Amino acid sequence: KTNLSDMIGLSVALGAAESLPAQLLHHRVQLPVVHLQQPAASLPVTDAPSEELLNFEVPGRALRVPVVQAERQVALLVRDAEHLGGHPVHQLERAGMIRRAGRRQPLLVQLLMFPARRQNPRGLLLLLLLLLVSGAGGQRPPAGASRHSGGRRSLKIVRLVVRSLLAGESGSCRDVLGVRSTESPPPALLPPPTSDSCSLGGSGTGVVGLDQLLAVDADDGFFCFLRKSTQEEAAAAQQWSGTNLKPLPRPLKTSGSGHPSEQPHTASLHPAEYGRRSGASSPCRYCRRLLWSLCAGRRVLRLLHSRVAPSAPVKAGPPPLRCPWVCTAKSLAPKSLGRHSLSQSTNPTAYGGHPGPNPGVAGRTAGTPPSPTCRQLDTLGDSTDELRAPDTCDRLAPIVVHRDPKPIWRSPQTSWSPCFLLCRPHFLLGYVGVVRLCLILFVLLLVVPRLIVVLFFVIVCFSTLRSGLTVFGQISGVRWSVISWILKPQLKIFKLFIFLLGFLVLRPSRCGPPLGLAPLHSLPSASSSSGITTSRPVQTGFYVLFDLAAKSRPPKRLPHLLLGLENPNVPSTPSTMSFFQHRSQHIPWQHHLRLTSTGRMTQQHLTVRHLKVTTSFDNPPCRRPHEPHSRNSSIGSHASASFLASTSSSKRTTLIPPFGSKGINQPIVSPFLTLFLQLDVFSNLIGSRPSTPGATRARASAKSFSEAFTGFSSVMPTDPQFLAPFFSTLAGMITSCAGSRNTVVSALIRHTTGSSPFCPDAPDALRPLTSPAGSCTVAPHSHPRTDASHKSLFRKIIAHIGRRIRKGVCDQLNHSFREIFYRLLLALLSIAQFCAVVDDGTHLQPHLSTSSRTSSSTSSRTSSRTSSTSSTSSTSSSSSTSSIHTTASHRRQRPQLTIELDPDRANQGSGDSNSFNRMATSVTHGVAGGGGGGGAGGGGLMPLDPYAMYKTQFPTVQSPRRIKLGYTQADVGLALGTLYGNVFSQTTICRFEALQLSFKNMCKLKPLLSKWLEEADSSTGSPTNLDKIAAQGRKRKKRTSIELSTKGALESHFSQHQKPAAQEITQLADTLGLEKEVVRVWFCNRRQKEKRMTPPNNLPQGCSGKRAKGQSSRTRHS
DNA sequence: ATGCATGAGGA
DNA sequence: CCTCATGCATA
Repeated sequence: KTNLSDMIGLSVALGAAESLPAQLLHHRVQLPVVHLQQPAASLPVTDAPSEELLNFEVPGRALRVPVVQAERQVALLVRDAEHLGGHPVHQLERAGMIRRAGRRQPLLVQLLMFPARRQNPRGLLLLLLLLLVSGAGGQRPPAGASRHSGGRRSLKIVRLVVRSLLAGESGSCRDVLGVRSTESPPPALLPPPTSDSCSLGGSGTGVVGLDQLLAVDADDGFFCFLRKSTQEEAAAAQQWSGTNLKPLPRPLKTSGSGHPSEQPHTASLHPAEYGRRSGASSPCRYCRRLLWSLCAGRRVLRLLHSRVAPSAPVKAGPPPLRCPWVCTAKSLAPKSLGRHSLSQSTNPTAYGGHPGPNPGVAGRTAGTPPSPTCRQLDTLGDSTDELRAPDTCDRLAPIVVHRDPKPIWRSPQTSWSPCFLLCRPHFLLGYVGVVRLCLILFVLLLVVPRLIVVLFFVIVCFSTLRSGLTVFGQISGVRWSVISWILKPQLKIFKLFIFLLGFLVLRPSRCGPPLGLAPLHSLPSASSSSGITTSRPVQTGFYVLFDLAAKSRPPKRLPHLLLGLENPNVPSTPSTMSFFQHRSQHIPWQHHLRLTSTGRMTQQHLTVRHLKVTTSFDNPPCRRPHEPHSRNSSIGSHASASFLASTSSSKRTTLIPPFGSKGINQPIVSPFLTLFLQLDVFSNLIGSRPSTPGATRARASAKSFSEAFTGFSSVMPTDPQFLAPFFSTLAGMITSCAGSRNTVVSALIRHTTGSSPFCPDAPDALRPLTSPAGSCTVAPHSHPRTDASHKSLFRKIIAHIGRRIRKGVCDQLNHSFREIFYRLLLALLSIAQFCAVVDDGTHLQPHLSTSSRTSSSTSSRTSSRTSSTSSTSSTSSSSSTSSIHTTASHRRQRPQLTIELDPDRANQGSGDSNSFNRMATSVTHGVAGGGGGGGAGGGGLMPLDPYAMYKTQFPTVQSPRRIKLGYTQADVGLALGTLYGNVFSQTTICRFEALQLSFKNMCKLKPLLSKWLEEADSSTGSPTNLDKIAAQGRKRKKRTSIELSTKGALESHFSQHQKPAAQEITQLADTLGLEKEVVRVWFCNRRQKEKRMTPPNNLPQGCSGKRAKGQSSRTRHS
């Protein structure tokens, strides 16, 4: 199952060999199937290592290699690594074996890095393993291979070995490998122990190992690119394997005490044969450990040496290896060092395995002190042998120093994986290039935020073009040098052009109209300087800032509301711009969110402020009764200045620096605070806040109405003048909505924030505010509209608000000031707005009357809400004078608001008041498929057996198609936001695909997703939503991780009581040492999970069946 | 993909 | 205090 692209994703950390096995064993790589066999001949003999064959059964390929060979190769590798000394990588680099990524090196490095560390040969092994695995790609299995699949424990073995290797466990190789004679396959199945089975490339198609490996990505900046074996190489390999491995002489008679060192050597012996002769003894454990690397090792070596400089340390005569196995083999060619190297280097086709004419001097320099290398090996191994001659040892492996005439990476035969190149711009640009780009981007971002888009574009274009050409070159065989030669000038020009384009097109000063900022940008950029705004009638504003930072999904929830005075020049990020583009539309609050989040920001990045132009301060200075400093007509500019510098949310402001204005000498004051001070309504709160933590807590615990109300009123203006209209409106809302307190409050908020008279076209509506409707009284219940039936509800609402406020005060450690303030402001706004509304008498009235008229059924309520919303928005938009440019988009959006009736949802939801409520809200929120036609619903109940439904209703088509389209789950979630106004997280999409949502939820998501699918199918362009704006805001509670034992306890408890009482929870929390809330939430989640995962079978069958059928058919129809 | 968390809405 | 929908952070 391994293929190259998988491999490519796998990065090998050089130093951290320990981290590898996890990846190897669990994730991406399927390890090569290795099993040891003993040839039939030696079956009875348990310890005949010479006959052991290593079977590499890389998927699609079988390879058998004598163990001895492997050992030898590995030993060589290790030795060489040792020789390099120091950090292998640096050493190699110094030796010219690898190259660092440099800016001049478009394709970076091509050689491999050497993982062997001085003390850590494991790394080598692991890398080799990897290489071997990766070599499997795409090869057809030889015909005979399948037959030898006898030992399926292979994988297990590999794991075992790796594990034991890592554990440094002692023991012989056999133990490690778990080879037992009894476990070897029946003789009949064994390949003949002839030369064929020993050949490197089992099927003769080439050498297994690196030949398919393209690249290994190393974490520390070195990259190893290996290429496919060229034909000549393959041929050479073939030849080598044929000539050198073929005739393996039978083991000579040995004086045979069993230790290799004691064995006589014949000159004619091939090193590989050594093992046979020394059959009685077991090889050094160290050698054994590395046996898998045979092929790969060979290749690696070869590649290494092909790059090595003539003066490379290899030639310096490495110290002898102590391991008899290796050393003896060495000793076969003891003195021929110079000669060998010479001959080999001149003969590129010789792969170094062949000993050539062997001097035949056996085991020479006994008694020589072990070289460091040997010592090291010895520490690992169990060899008790005496040392070999040092110089012989290093010679032992005839290493082909084969210099490639040209860099490998330029070879036309090199095949780069396109995806590899495409996914890694730094491979194309080089690290330096990437860093430079980043720097530029950063700087530019600081200066001209808008340029981020351009920069991204540049990067993408650039790297894509380049990689595309590269790939093209690889495919077409054109050399990179040619391409780059062609490309060089153009690239520069191209780059320049792009940048110029970016500057020209998106130059800040020109930014206005296309981005929908026109009206605001007409303001002088220096508006922060005093006086200008006042002289200029228009858009300076009183903005209500909705800070969504702390909320992941503002729409449905109570938005964080901030009051600030915003400098129109400030908004320069795409998000804010997009907001402004729509700010004048009188669409529901949710809609704003949607627009803002369209494709620009991910859900968690909805943090950007949502600014709403509420009123202009121009001609008649705003004189809000509750604002004693009404003289402060310059409030707009004033506060805006401070807002710019506001650091209450710190980072964000840096992202959105005031454009044009230097913003240096502006006071660094929280805008909220500024406002706060200006509207000294809050002074009350400020004074009380720090001093009353205990009191607030106490108050919080009390839930009586009176307390709540005091809490409420403590932060509300006490002037009856304001309270009255507010309450009256509230009462109106209550009357019309007949919902619970939450509903009402939400509706209130929505109404306040969404389709409010605070729109540019409705400044008049606000003015009545100044003329107090003096006669109103404070008592909410005294209002005519508040009849007895609603009194309690009303009370609850007040309590609710009060509680929220108080909670804000209490949690002030977590919730910053602004949360409190926003709540206050919310209330204030409500007052103001509702004052206006009531006084105006025209705005809200229709809505109320309609609602009350039709308040009998939920469905009608829904529709009425919708219609009123749309009417509101349409009126406002038509009357709005300043938002001409937005009208078009407005119209475009509208349909999504009101249409998209989904029969499915209507049916399903009509029986469920809860879902209806949600539908109502969602309609208001502009969710597509909002089910506005709920009235049409036939009263179908929720299907009763979700799982019966799941399969039929939600075939898992989603994910494959999505994947085919190249979208990630997160992409989908985002796209949904773009298309339908509902952003979803990757989590949700994932759960949807896994059918892990509740049925209702599935029903809700399904139309959206399927619709998206269609859309995505038709349109090919992949969205590039690259805007990431750092989220910030209130901090989430740090996730508690519950220990396994604790979890077990909870689980057992859960099996008994799914719903433990509060006391039980407390108790449990105490015993387990957890917070009570944690336990509670755990149970909640557990129940939720239970519900998701276990289909409720206890429901009446007939019913469920019928329902299910009806539902499904309807759905299908839809 | 999933464990813990949040917040709206409900009882 | 619960359920439900949903998300962040992390496995």
